[in-house]
Amino acid sequence: MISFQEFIKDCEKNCNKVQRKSFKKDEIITTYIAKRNQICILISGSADLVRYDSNGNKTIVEHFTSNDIFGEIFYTIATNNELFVKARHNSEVLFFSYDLMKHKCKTNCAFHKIFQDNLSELILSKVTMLNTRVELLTKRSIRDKLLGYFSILSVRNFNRTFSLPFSLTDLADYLSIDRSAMMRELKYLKDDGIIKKNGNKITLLIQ
Amino acid sequence: MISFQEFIKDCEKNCNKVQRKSFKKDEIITTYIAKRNQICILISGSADLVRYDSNGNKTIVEHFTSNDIFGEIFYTIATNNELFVKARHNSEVLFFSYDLMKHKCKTNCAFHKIFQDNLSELILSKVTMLNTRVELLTKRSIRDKLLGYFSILSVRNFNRTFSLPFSLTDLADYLSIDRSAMMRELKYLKDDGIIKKNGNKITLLIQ
DNA sequence: ATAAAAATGTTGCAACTGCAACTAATAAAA
DNA sequence: TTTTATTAGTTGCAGTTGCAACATTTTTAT
Repeated sequence: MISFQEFIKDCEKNCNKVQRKSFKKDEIITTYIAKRNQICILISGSADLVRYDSNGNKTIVEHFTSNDIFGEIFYTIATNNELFVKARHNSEVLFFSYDLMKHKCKTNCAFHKIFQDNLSELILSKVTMLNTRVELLTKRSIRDKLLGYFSILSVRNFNRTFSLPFSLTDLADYLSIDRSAMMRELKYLKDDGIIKKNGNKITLLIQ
Repeated sequence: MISFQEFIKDCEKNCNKVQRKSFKKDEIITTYIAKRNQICILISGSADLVRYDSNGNKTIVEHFTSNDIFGEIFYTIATNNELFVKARHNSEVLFFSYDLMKHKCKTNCAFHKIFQDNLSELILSKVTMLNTRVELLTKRSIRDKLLGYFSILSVRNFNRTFSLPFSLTDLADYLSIDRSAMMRELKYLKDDGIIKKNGNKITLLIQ
């Protein structure tokens, strides 16, 4: 899998069906509109999949970092909600067409072959990410959502102390909760000695 | 894709690496414990992926009907939560090992080939399902969750009137909300003339 | 057929969460 | 460097949701 990820980074050298583009902070990387069956892979930087619903509520549907995969192919747009991916930091992104990659390249290039062999694995990583997301969102209280998310970050970082990947405002949009209510709960968590907070650095003090 | 689904149903004739089993209502189809990389396909019937968290809250993580795919391979178990799939009706299920299916069959059987060719598509259907799930769960109120779910069922059924696939008690566990609060909201929706309800048959009256 | 269990339906009340409206602090732009 | 915009942090209040504790109906088991 690692070797595939390394390989991916050199993909334009391997296949002319792939495009690499750079994005500055806050630029829109792609908008989910038509069914272009686009697949994107984030090479470097970070980005968010953002949705605005009909009530104007913003949701950060997913947060992407290096090697994460996204694109229309993963999202059948049932509603009229606006859906786009926005760069959080300067980012580099690869663009493929799923349909083109699914079928053999005319030139029978090695890239196509390797991509096809690893496609399932790539999509499976997405499934895992989404399951984690569902697990967070099904938690019944703001406190449990926060602690659940902190626990994930703590495990990923091999450390009880970790940085939030985005601002507190965006954290609320990610957990699908009101920002002020979240701030209040963060205070309670501090008061109860469950977390320590210093800017966007959090430390889990229990368990 | 249809032909693949049809093909799948005859799979034991095609490959001895596949098992078909029948389950009675309420039987446990599989438990997500070890990383056996199991993939299951529901041939007939219906089933739920159920999770109990440390607070004893039950969540119906997913609801499966014919041709849906599930299994440990899709779920990296990060927490100690109990996770299992339970038959809602009498069901028939195919079991594969992802690892066995990934690699060529010793006998080079046709089933393996077709399975591999369609694996990505199969997993993509899972991603779509999960995205729909996330969209529901990020809705901010009980009313919006109910209407969002009803809208999905209405579209799937090509009809403003449809049956709920499970009991109201389970619907609450699926939407991750309190049952009595949900019942109250259902009453308000009726009072406001937004839905009509007759047992587990719902009709959307607006839009 | 009858008892037991599960699901539905209801309600008061308390707790939690969202909303609005601020101030303070920090970051970005002119 | 100063202004402007964004983010963080607070709080009162109202509305929503969860909890508990029922009664009623339906389903399942004996």
